[in-house]
Amino acid sequence: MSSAPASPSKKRRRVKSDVEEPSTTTVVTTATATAQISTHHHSSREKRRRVKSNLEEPSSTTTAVTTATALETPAAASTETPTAQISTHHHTSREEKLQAISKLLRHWRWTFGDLCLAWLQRGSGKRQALKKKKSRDLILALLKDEVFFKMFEEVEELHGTLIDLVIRLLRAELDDLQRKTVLFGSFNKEMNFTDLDIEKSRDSVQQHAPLLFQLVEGLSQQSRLRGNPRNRHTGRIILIASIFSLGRARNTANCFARLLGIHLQDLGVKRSVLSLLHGFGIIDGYKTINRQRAGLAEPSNEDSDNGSISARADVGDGGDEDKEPDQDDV
DNA sequence: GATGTAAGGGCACACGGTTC
DNA sequence: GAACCGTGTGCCCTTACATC
Repeated sequence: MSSAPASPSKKRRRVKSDVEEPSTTTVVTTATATAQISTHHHSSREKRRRVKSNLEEPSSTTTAVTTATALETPAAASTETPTAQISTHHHTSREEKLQAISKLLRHWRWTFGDLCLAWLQRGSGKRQALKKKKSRDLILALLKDEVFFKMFEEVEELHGTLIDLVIRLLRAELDDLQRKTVLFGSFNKEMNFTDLDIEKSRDSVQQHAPLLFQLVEGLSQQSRLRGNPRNRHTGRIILIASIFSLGRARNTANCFARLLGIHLQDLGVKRSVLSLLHGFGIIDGYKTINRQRAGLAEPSNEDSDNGSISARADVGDGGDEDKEPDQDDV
């Protein structure tokens, strides 16, 4: 095997040494593999299929041979192709590399999307992890580009897909919040609304639902910032998280809503107001609150007999849920 | 998917305060 | 004092949810 042409791996190493940037190396390798295709006038789909099949077998010697042959095809050899330009110039600037790649794409009648697709497909098959990494790098790089970012605003087809993604992430966060915090879980009759620590609850939302937190903070940011905002409405995120949670799981994520409802009724808020707030999804229904209060009246006597247990207002991690109520948490 | 439970909705009735 | 209005409560049925 020593007389065989340079193996693909050696060839890749050599190309890499010629072109310093890894991404450009990939382009050159891809470009080399596709040079032969452009000479055979296949359809675009066929081209990509063949490119993919070539790229998926980087270790086969045939690939190396055909690649080398491709560079010697009449079409490629007739004029100096952009491929040759890249591989023969040892020290090219970034701009020159981009121009050479641009020439290549025009030469093959490829779009930038075709190039990206071929680049991503190099990681398919046995190398899904690589493909994921490439996809992530590509998306992150594109999102940093202002023009591309603006495209997200303009292309309506993208909005629904992005919203679906955000909803999935937010629902997962709400699920996390429900499982790992007391305040956003099922109602705990040992808790009292007046003992809630708003700041601590807010931190808890930030910890377990960072995307929701970021979303609410971003959307509710003052339209005209003048120095430090005077009123930060720290409880806003708690109420919004509670509304979402109650909508998701009214039986098992109703703690805050019910505490608030009971508290408002204790303050003398009338049925019509409670019903109105219930209509907005802020608190439980009037009847539910009444039932709960009736239920609370009986056990509260038992509690007083057993020694008063202070209300739990900690909304910390789920690990705290098993511990005995601690007054320090209030 | 079946099942038990809790919550919600609709309705009716009683009670108290206000208005005419 | 009658009529009206708002509130509180109870009953029954349906629906939604959690659990197995």
